Amino acid sequence: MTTKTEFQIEKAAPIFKVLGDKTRLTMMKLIENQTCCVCEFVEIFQMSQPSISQHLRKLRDVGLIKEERKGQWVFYSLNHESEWFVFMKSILEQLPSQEEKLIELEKNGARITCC
Amino acid sequence: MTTKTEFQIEKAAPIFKVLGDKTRLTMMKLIENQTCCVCEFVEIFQMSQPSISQHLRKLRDVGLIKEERKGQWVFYSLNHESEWFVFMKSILEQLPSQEEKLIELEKNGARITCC
DNA sequence: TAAATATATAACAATATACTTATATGCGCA
DNA sequence: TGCGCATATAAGTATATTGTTATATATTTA
Repeated sequence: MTTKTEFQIEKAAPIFKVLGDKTRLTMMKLIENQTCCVCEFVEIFQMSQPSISQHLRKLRDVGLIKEERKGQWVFYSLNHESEWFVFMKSILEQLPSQEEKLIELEKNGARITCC
Repeated sequence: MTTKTEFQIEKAAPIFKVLGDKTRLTMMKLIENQTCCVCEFVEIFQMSQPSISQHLRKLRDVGLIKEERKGQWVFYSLNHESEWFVFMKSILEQLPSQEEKLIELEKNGARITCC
């Protein structure tokens, strides 16, 4: 008998659905090994702040990420408690690093505002 | 140096998108180890034939499945040539078998019409 | 060749998604 | 308390998605 995890299709489909967006998938990769705050995402994706918030909400609604408020800022990170965490990590491992986006931010000094 | 496969995010997101639908994800699981024809899907999902064809087209458009005509019927199966094949198999392994849907069909004699 | 069957495509309607702008909320600090 | 900044939510709009029905195409068989 294996200890293979088994997901219900009804539950798995919505997970794939939220991952099926370039912005959200990139967000997941960005927080693979660190936390990011909303203002960083806004800078990185050059997208309005509400749009970023809405993407983050979708990821949070299915439990893939969690938020942590630090003063004015809200930091997002992978939710290690999610039943999808191990599965998620195995997917993220197969995606190219997005570090350069954060490095670019630091160069522009945009990361210093909140971190 | 590992032989880890790496997917571009721009290419990966559309794959997740097509998998982010209960019907299509179930279709993928159904053809994990066998081929199915359109009329079988119509019976299984109790959905109109055009709707089934459109779902299959989306899976085919991203290269996840391939079709093979046998007489009047068109059979669909996993596309082993897809760069996503190994990845796809690892996902399907984690989903529960949908065999009972095919067994149900046979019981009803609905599978005999084309197979 | 014509009829019957299986599948694909077209056209359309209902709903969902992903942005936008405007506004509300939450926190830190003068 | 009131202002400024960060974030969330609301409302609206354009577009995408998913189903439907009608129709076209392809194949088999009489």
